[in-house]
Amino acid sequence: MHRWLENALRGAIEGVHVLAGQYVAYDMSCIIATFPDLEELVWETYRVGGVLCTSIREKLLDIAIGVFPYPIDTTGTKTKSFYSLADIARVSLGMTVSKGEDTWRTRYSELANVPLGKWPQEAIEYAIRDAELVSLILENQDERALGLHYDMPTQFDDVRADFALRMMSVWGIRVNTARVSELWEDSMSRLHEIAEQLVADKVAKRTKPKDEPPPGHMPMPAIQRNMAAIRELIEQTYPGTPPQTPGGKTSTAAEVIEECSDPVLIDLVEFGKVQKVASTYLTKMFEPLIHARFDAVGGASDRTSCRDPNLQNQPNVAGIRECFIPSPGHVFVSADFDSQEMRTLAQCCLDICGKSRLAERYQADRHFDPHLEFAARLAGISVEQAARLLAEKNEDIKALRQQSKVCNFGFPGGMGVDTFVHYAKGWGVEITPDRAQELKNAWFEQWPEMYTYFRHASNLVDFEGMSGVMIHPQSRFRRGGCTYMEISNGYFQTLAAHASKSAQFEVSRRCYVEPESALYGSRPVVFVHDELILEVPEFAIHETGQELERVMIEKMEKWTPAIPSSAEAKAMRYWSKAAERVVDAEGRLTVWEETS
DNA sequence: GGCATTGGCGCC
DNA sequence: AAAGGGCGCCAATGCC
Repeated sequence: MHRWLENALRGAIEGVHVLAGQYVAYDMSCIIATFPDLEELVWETYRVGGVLCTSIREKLLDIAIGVFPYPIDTTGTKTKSFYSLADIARVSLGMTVSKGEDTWRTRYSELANVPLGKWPQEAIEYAIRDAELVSLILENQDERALGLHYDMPTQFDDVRADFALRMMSVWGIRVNTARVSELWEDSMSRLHEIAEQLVADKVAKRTKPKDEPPPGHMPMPAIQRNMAAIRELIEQTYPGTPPQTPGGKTSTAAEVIEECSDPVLIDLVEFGKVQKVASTYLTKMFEPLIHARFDAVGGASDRTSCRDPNLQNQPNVAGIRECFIPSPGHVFVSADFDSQEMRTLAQCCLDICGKSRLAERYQADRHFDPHLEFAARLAGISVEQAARLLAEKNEDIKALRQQSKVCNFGFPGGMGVDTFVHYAKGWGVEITPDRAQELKNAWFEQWPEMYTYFRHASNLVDFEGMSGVMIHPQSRFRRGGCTYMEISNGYFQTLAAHASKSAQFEVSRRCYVEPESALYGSRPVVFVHDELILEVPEFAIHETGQELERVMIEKMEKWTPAIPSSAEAKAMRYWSKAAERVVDAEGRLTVWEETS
């Protein structure tokens, strides 16, 4: 087995063949677990592009024609597919394949020490059929790709990311469970207090408990909200007519409720917030080592996703992130791309419009701050003056920079003025619709290329009727069935996704199998779109941080060749959004310590 | 009781 | 002409 695998890997590295499978990252991680001496060969096979994954290819094809994640099967029915081998066989080949637990799929460990000659016939047949299916699907995918004139150019990058993310998942991330317990108990006492009040106020009733509490801990109060009563209360106390949901019902969003200033409703909002944190996040954190699962092609934009639990949407407040800790003897070193989507937008504008002021500004200064530059325009002062005021912590320029930032985040996606007012509120920026219009006008003057950018997006949609096809100028990644806004967003979001994934793979590769690298021996533990967190031996913080920045920038600039990039490393003893970059007197990266 | 949808909210 | 997008997960609710 070992010899056969070694030859298979070497053959793929030499280009004699490629290795293909359904979710190959799983198989490859198992190979490494079983034969650690093959690890270098596995990484090298990925590096040279010797691996194909039917699941990823299927997603890319579905994205290209705009049906992801609900493909149309061979009978013409729109189905929800999870891109398992059985799903793909059913949807694309029209074959019925059982994937239940009654099959051998998950039972081969029973045969670990059984010689092949003594394997049950069904176990052998299942394995052979599995390989045959992969082969049939590959062929079918090639035919469909040919029909689209689309060779899935990002598939190797996606497959590499899939593997690196799988390795991250296997490694896991550690949790300070004592701290989780404290947070849980605090939350539960508060929830019980509010629950009692809500029941007395008749906006909720007691129900039977649903889930077992974590062992040795207080249970979650078992109540059910009376949404009809709550909507009625909102309608009575909201100043004016309360906003409605698309379904036509009165919105019960926290933002709406806060306008009511009714004590019962305020309790309800607090209950909701505490309950959300406890049930969504804390319940998953009683394990000392968590293996969240990442999906390399989680969305139609080629972004990743994460689940069980989702480490990509951990709350910034409430001390949740702070429960994640490195292995003993290690610290976290994290780095994120500076204004990643502004830079990918600049590259896209250059590619699509031919000219971009945003691009020119980045080309003039790698550390260009697009938010400050636009704030200076809004203030009617020079950028130098604005920078000086900001350094002096001038409140006016800080507020304008915040407004500017919201513009730069919202408007590139095609956001309208009314939505912008609402969106800005979420960023703590209160503005009138008139001011929003003023900002939007000024924003177009700031980045004049955006007129052309939006016209291009609009043309793509109009020519096709209701939906358009986005073909990325840098990657040739194709996404069909797009609305105007999906295209406006898609260009820069997708390019950022490509860049982050490439960086994530290369950083991981060096961590695992590149002894010459300062990253060697460190382990990636979290990936959050534009941010990478590693656990690093405490003595190696500075060198690791430096190389992490270098590799991220180098990989990013492969996707934004006309735009310089920037990434900054920080070191911390636990995951925290509050952490800052700290350097000692010699300019060496050191651990941030909280000073409260 | 199980399943799917809606509304809402956490993050980038 | 005008139009934020991308996720995962939870509670409530509607449907079978």
